[in-house]
Amino acid sequence: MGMNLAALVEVIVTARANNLNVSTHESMAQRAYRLIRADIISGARDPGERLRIEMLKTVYDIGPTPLREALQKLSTEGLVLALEKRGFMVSPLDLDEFSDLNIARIEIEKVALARSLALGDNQWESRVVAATYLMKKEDEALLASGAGVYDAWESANAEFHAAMIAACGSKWLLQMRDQLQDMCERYRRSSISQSNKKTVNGNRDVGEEHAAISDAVLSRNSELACQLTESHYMKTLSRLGGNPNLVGDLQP
Amino acid sequence: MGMNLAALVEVIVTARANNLNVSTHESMAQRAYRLIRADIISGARDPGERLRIEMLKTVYDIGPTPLREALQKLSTEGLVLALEKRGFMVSPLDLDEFSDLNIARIEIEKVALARSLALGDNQWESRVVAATYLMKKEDEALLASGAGVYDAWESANAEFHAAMIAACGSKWLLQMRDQLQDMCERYRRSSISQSNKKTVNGNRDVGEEHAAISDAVLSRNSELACQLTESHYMKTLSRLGGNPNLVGDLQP
DNA sequence: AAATTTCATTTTCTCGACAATCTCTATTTT
DNA sequence: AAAATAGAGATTGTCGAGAAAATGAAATTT
Repeated sequence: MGMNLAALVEVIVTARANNLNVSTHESMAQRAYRLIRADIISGARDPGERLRIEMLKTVYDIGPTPLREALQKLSTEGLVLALEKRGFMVSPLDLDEFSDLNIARIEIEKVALARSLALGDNQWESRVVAATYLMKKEDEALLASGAGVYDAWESANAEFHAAMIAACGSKWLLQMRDQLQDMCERYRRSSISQSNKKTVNGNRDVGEEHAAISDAVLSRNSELACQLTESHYMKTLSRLGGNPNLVGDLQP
Repeated sequence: MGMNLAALVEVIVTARANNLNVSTHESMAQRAYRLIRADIISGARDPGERLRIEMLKTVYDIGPTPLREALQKLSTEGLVLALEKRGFMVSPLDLDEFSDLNIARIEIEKVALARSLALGDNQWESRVVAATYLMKKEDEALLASGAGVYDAWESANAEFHAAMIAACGSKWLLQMRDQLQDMCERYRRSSISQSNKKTVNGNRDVGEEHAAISDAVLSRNSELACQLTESHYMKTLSRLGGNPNLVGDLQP
């Protein structure tokens, strides 16, 4: 290998750091990408906001070159808009765009779900059971508190939906879904900051919805699982004022 | 508007240039992105090849900063791999990866096709008819010549498949599909340069396949159109030695 | 007065330079 | 002889500077 001891230790340290999603020697460009991305998705940066290099330089304490690299990556994803000779801006929010995104997100999720139900093994089932258990606890906590959404609920929710489709057999299908999910997330967050947190979930019993989805998934009822997942996501869309007609089932 | 005459002329010139997909004042970063991307997809750059900045600088006559921006964008797409403190390389080709990509590509294409058939109007139908007409001519020319694939055939083929799903109603669904398509294209091209051009299409009558797809689409037979499209793409996969078991229909 | 032009300021995009890190070969050690 | 080390050379990732272009406000023309 031609690898000395110091290098080996480095490999081990880095491997452990990667497990925690915190690279020890993260490049400035990576760092800029991660931070700006999080700020855009969380809503800390407003849609339509110009992203001037000088401003970003002082805020993140990162030079112009890595900042530009990060912004270019984000523009490929669609979170940032590159404006030929006019710099970058946070992509504006647009309800038609949201409907469009949701169509893609829901359709891809349904495909992945159907595949996952057809291909999933026992280990996958156990992940689903674990995620369902945690989700139930968090849904109950949410209902009991009557307050806004906790970080713990967010991550349980993310894992819940990720677990269902994990066995779909295509890394790329999951990646496409994740990308669209992140874009949608930004719309969801913006609606939370606008509206009163207590009314975020309206009259929905999200716990009920999650339980139904989990049951359908574990009983391998593909048709039902897809339908429930679709309406689950659709409720978010219509709450934000999107046009549900563009999405719904095509063969009634 | 505060816009002088020179600026107005500029706008008009730029608008016309955009129609031709050749921006007049394309930035170096954009240029680098476009050129390197084309070279990777066409196979002009080998999979696994290291992309050293100094080398790229001399080849494309572009400075290091725009080159790095382009490589970062390409790494987001998956065509390039970024190797923490070790620069960039062209993503290696891997048959399992190709199967994975194909699953995603075919599943998304089927979803888009079903939506397109359900939503398409007369104008869409006319686009399908036009694309089918051109495709037939090119397929016949291909069969008659017995030679390799022409650029004209390539673009007719691209438009043929694009037309079918154009009415799916989601820009994002189409974009996801395009991205996966480009990734798959690299695999297809690499197989052409390896094998004899005359045997590229094996015993397939691609013209027949295209005609059948077009018929199913125009008669709005969603089930059949999806099935034909799937097997159409699957034939490419199996010709390249991919594992077809990973893809096929899940409910036999 | 409204529209156009001018011009100073701001901002983007690109380049060359440099420190930190990696790579590869030759040498030393076990 | 095989493995570890050391060091020269090459490469990456980052910064600051500067040319080119956009922006916005004041001056000019219609």
